[in-house]
Amino acid sequence: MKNILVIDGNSILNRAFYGIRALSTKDGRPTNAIYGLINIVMKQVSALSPDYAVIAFDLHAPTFRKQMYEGYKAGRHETPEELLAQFDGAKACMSALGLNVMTLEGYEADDILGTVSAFASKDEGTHAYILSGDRDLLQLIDENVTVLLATNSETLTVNNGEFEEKYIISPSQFVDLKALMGDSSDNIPGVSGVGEKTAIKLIYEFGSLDGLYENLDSPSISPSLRAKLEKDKDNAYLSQTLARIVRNAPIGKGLSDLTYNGIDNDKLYALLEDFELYSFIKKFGLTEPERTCAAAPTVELCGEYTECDDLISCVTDDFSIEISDKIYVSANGKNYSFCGEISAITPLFSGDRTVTVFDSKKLYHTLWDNGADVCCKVHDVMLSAYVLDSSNAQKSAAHLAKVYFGINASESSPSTYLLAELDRELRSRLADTGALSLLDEVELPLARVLAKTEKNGFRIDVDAINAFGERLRTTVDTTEKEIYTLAGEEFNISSPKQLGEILFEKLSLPHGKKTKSGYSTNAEILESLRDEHPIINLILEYRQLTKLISTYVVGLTKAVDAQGRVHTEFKQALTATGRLSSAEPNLQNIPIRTPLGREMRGFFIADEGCVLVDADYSQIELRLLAAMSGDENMTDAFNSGADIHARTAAAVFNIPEPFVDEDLRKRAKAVNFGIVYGIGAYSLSKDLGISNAEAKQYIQSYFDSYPKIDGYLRATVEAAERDGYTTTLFGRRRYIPELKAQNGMLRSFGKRVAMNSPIQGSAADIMKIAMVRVADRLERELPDAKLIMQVHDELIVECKENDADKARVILCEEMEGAAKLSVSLTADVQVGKSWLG
DNA sequence: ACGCTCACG
DNA sequence: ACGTACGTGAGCGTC
Repeated sequence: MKNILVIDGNSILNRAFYGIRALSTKDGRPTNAIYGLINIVMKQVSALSPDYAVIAFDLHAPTFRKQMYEGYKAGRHETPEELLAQFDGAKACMSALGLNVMTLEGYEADDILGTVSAFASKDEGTHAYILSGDRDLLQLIDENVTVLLATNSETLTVNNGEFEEKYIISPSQFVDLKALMGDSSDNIPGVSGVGEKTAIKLIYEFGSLDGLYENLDSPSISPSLRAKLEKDKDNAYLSQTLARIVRNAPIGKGLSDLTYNGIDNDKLYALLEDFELYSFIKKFGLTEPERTCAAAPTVELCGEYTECDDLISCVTDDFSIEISDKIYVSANGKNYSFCGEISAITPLFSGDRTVTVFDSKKLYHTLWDNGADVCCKVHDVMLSAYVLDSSNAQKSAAHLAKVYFGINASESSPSTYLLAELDRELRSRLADTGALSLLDEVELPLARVLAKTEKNGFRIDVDAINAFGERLRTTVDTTEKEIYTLAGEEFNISSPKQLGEILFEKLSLPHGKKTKSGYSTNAEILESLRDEHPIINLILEYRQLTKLISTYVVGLTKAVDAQGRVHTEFKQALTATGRLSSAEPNLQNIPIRTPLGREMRGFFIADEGCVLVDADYSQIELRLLAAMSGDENMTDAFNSGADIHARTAAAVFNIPEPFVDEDLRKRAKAVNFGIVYGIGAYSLSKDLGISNAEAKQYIQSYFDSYPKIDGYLRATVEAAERDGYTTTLFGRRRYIPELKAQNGMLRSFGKRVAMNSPIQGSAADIMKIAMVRVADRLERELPDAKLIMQVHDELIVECKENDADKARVILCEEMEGAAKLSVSLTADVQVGKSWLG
């Protein structure tokens, strides 16, 4: 028996559209219906393994007569813009999934379904499965035709037996039933005064519409019913015609033309990438399409690709290279694809030439892993684009080509030949913005430093972490039991939903604001409930312990290599401000703020005979604020070595500094932070637990104490509103489109970002400068010492115990000397066997 | 995939 | 009237 799957495209797409929450691509194209359609269709394809597969669509979606979704109001419905926009994409995806997409002028999708399923009705060896959400399709059911009826929650399989069980009559009588009862949603009039119950009874008794009208004088029909039937006889027969699905539409195809073709990897990959439905790529096991020149016909610059055995003799001058599955080289105006081993081309990276790449850090790793080194000059298009505009983060070369050249370079074609062009263009723009030296003297050499830092890794004491983990687990177990006892039942404490129900419904604790999906149960809310119920403390403890176990104990031990070291990956072109980010594992968020969490740092250790030298900038962001605003008061405070938070407290609260207590200092510190983040009275008041008016007072007082800061912040925001971007001291740009938003909240966000970005970004620039200089000096003066970590304002070097003092000096000098400003920079250095000290 | 929560600077 | 501190990444639950 062969299977044929016949799908009602409009019906299923509709259900998907209303059943799946709004999804869209980054550029705002809706995709939820496409997503749902693929899910529903592929579920059936896997279940049935069809030999033939068809999906039919109405040609005129906006006006289609039949309404597929129960929620629609008949006659008033218009297909929403967001759904209309998904039809073409849906059809393309269906085709790429291997289904035959069919439409027919003058006919509805139903008629195509009827016609195609008729192939099965006439052929004993074939069974058709019709997938639709529309009950009208049930009339097509027979021994060889089953309807898979998609409802809101499940897909019902309806065949002959089940239909008769439910409706008493047979599927073929369904049309006659409709002829009598009509269907308002389809504008089928029927016989007025006859509903479902009466209609079923009549069709059951007389077998058909014809049979009924031939026996109108039957005693079982009451006089009043007889009158109604006589009056609307024409309507009944018209309704019968309207309700009957065509089974011989001129589709011009036979069964053999409708073979299920299976998934077209390349087509589907491209579509899913375009619609950003990445989960399917994994689900269907798709692979990135082969990179062939033929795939990039839209790019003029594309030359002939030649296999090249002796690349070295081809490449005489500057070149660009892309190393992925294959190796692509562009040089001397020609493009080559190279099939040999990487080791064969490592000699290319030497001499006077410049090699242009996308992601140079990857190049360093690749060559080092092959026992070679990069000895020539390197240009990196990824870094150039990022320095020019930090929103170019995580973008592909093809994407940049589109942005800067308007070229539609296929994502799946080699872009080597474009790298050199992009490099020229981006460097020229960077020269205009004054950020070329940030690229050449900081980011490019930093890529090498980061590659080395990643390779070095950080040694961890796995046994000690595991012992720590065991300790935590024991505590969690008892905590968990106590929570269950206090709650009076077992539940998933890690589920905010379940926890919220226990706390705020079962235990009736006062709840704060609600989130979209329920009660807010974050630490801040729970803290405020500490005294309300003993369960609260236990839950806070549970949260802390499970966080430590899953993220740090489990997460870190999973990432450790055979030498007992973990190697983070630094993302150099990711953050909006210019900072690095650390991932897999993230070593920039190892606990420190609580005593228990802080113990984790004790497991980050130095190698035998070595120590860790840890240096961190003191208040670098506030110092930058002082320097950039030119405020003399704050500058003097820093340059005279004052305790800035105490000094701020004295000024803001108008008290002599010696009388500032811890509480006032804490408040002043919060104000200092607030200023750096782009101050808002509301947030400050919330942070300090004071009134909005008081917070305003604090801020005013602050601006009075440091008179140039207000003006600086205002000027920064104004410039950003005018130019569309902010700039760091070294020329790094962050564009802030939010400043032009209609939405006031978004605009306020834009303003805070405009105030914060130059400060955070300049601090990031300075740290990067320091890293390059520290790495440089270590290489010359302490070749055994290793830079192993950066945490935004902190650097960690691992070196021989005897070298600790030299390392201390190098770190201190290079960090403090990384920028010459009106405000001095200071770095505090500590030496120890572990990150704890 | 997304929201919530929480770890860091 | 409304509701935000700036910048990140990971794990978990939920859909």
